[in-house]
Parts: sequence; C-alpha cells; structure tokens
Amino acid sequence: MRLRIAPSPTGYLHVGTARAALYNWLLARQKGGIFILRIEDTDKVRSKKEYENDIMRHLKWLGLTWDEEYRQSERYELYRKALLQLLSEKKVYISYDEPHVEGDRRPADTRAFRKNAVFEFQTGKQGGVVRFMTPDHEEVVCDDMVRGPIHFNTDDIEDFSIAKGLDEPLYNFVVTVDDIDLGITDVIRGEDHISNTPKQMLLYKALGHTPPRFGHLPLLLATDRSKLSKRKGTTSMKDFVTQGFLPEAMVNYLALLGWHLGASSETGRASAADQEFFTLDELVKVFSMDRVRKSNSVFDMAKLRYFNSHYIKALPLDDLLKRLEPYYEQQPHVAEIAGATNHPLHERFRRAVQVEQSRAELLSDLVTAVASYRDESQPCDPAMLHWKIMTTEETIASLQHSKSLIAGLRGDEELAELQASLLQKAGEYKQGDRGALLWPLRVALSNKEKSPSPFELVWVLGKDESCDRIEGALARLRT
RNA sequence: GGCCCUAUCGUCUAGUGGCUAGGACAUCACCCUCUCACGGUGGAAACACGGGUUCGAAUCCCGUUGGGGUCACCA
Repeated sequence: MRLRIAPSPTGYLHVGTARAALYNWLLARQKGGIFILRIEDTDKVRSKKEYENDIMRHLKWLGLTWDEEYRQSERYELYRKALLQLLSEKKVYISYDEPHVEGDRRPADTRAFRKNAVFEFQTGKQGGVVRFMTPDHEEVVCDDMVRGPIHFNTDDIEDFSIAKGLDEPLYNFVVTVDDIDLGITDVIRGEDHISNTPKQMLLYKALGHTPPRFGHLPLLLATDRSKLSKRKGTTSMKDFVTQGFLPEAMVNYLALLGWHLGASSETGRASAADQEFFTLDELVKVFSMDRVRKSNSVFDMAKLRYFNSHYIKALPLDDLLKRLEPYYEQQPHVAEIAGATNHPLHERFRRAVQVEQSRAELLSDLVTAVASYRDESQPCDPAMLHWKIMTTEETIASLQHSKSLIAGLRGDEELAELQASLLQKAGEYKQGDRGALLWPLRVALSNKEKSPSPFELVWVLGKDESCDRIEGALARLRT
C-alpha cells in the first residue's frame, strides 16, 4: 500500500491538508505501507520555499513522518516523456485557440478546438495548450471508498488542459503521471477533488494504467457553514501552534472530525464510556476508512480547546515545561527564570506552572498566567481586599492573622499539608466564615479578583514573598 | 446555471427496519467553594419537508428544499 499527501507550497500548511495527511498516514502505518510527501510545485509563480518548509515543519510537528519525498519541480523529464507519448498516440492535442471569448463567462466549448488540433508544437507560435481528447458518451465510475460508486458522463467533461507547451505540465496531468510513477495505490483527499477524479481516471486509461482506489473526505467548514478561510478563523497549522495548541490535541480533534470509532456497546448506543480520546498510536490501530463520514463538518474551536486543556492537564510537569519554551518570547523575563534551574525564582516558576496547569486551555495562556507570579507585581486596590461588608479594621486584622499563620510555617510544606492547616485556621476564624480570612489573603497575594486559591498561592510564592505581599497590602490599607 | 457530493440536538457524532433517538463540546441550573477555574450531578436541545415501500421507518426508494464542491493556460 502506497499513499501520499501532495500539498502545493502556495500557502502555510492548512488544517484541511493536515487532516488529509493524517488519514493517509494512519492508513499507511496501519497496513505497513509507505507514506509519501510530494510537493506539488509546478506553479512557479505561486510556489514558495518558505511554504514548503512550513508544510514540512508542521507535518513533523503533528508527528506525521514520511518515508519518501518528491518535488514535482524535479521531475519535469517524466512529464515531458508522458506528454510526448500521448501526443504521438493522438490522445491529446495542441490547441492555439483562446479558451474564452472576451467578456463571456460561460464555459468554452472546448471540443470545438479539435478542428484546429495539431500534434506538434508550431515553431514561432506562442501559447499552445495541450488538451485531452475527452471521449463522447462514455461513463466513468469512481468507486469511492467513502461514498460508493460515483458516476460521471464524459459529455459533461471538457477537453481539459494538461500542459502549457511541452515544459509546463498542469495539475491533472502531473498528478496522474506521478501517482502512476510512484505506484500510489490509494488516494485519500478532500471532496473538492471529486470533479477532478474522472479526468484523472481518463488519463490513467490513456497512459495504459489502472486507477488507484479513491477516497474523498468531507470538507472542513467555518461556523457559518461556508468554506473555512483565513478570515473566518484560524486555518494554518502555524497559527494553531502560536496560539498554544498541542499536537496531541490537534491530531485527536482532526481525527474525530469526519471519523468515528462507533459505539462500543452491543446495543449500538453510545455511552459516556465510549472513547473519544485517542493518541496517534491508538488511532493507527483503530482507524478505518469505512467509518469516515460523508457530510462536511464544521470546525469547532471550542471543542479543540477542550481537547487541548485535556492534554495540557495530562502532561507530566517536566514535559509541560519543555512545551512551554517556545512561548517565552511573549514573556521574556519568564524565559530567564525558566531557563536557569539555579535561578532564585526557578522553583517558584515550576510551582506556578503546576498550579496553573489545570486552569489553562492554551500553552500561551499558561505562560501569561505564570508571568504574574514574579516579584514586581503592582499593589492592588485596597477596596478589593474587603470580604463582604468587612471594615478596614477587620480586613487589617484578618491579614495580620493570616500573616502570623504563614510566618509560623516551616516553609517547605507540601501543598496538601499547607492547605489542610490553613483551612483549619480559617474555619476557626470569625464563626467559620472562611471568606473573612481567605478572601483578603488571596487578593493580597494575587492582586487579582480571580485567581487560584490562597493555599496554592502561598505554596507557589513561598513564605517570605507571601509575607511581603501581605505587608504591602496592609500598608495600602493603612494609608 | 450544468455536473457531482451531502442532510440526526447550536457543533462533532452514535444509530444500517421495531430505541423513552445515546454520547461529547458548547449552553443553563445545582453541588463543591474565599474568587475564578477544575471536578461532580442534573436540565433544555435533533431525525429538513413531501410522497411511497412495509405490520412497522431516523434507517430503504423517489421527489422537493437546504448546504457544500466544481466548472482556469491554479493546485
């Protein structure tokens, strides 16, 4: 089994391309086949090396490694040979006709070009286009892996162009020549290629080969059910990366968009126990084309984020710390602390990550959250420190009480131990109204209305920094 | 417009002739709780429509409507 992903380097790796790559890769790995990356760079004007690099980088980021690599720009000899062959067999012809009359948007009657057909390029004449001599009244049937047989009538297919001159072969032609040459057995691609399929099947026949199996995947749609475009949201893999998505989440979500394992119970009814979390390795085992859906799917950022937070939570701390590294440039001073294990604030940083881990949906958010644990944060609005209808005197008393409790700590307590002892003290304070003790403490430590619990904050900041912050808050209250 | 694909909660989906139409995300309520998250429990929420076939249709057939793709000397 030989499969391929054939992106054209005219843009950054698109999420739709990534999904097609994933499905091809999964099948190849499952069947012990070969997964090929073929860069379709015959469009010399729009193809850019930058895009090619981006596509490769992000396929790797997803974990989709390839076994063979080709570039169409390096294979022109192959296309030229095939073109000459078809020309000599008069299965294609050269046309110098203009495809469209000026101002006319109707499709041209390309078959009419046949009356001026020639089979050799005229010297000195510009703009000869090679067209396929599409047969009349023939049925072409594509037995699609996801849709079943799709019927086409060749009368609906024009004499499509396959090359500009001898040295500029066009899409349908290069794809076919390459897929034959590379021995591609299965073509899994987007539904937008369905209309190309009969043309390519015709070319297979003309070149004396049997077409591969085709499988056309449903398309990814924006929330308004229109085509997924840059304006409608994130589409390129590199943007998902900078936003802080994990490849595990991306792979998992993409796999589920158009594919489903099916219910595990015999009744056929799904239950909460049904699996929706899959690693790449698990997908290799259970993925199958016959469970691919036929209809298009809307790309839902909210669910992707849900998967992302799930995988962030599941990451071991050291692993998570490593994944965070690319995001430090958004918070330069974090990089300094995180990078040096002997930095005085390094342990605090690690603890901050640990505390924020369960709260973050995106890696970039996590880095931002962690950055607020540094020393030089601004003192807060004293009014925020009051719990319910506490007076300034009561709040001061509360904070002083907290401070004496924290000052009495050994300083190396585990989080659970620390929480238990502080919680007990809070229960004894003010008839068990914990907020009277915990709210001012938490606000004094975080300078925020919303934050992790004061226990976690003390654990992260340490005894000394915690006392300093409480002292700072007290000073503000007294003025 | 021609050709092609497609149609279950807002979204992703389970379901292949008999189900109180199930799950997940999102949403709402409650619980947990000093706040925000996390977590837990519960609720609201769907078979596009019209004809058939059948004892019986979300499931099969036809049509309508909606959505999508494609109609380049791009890929």
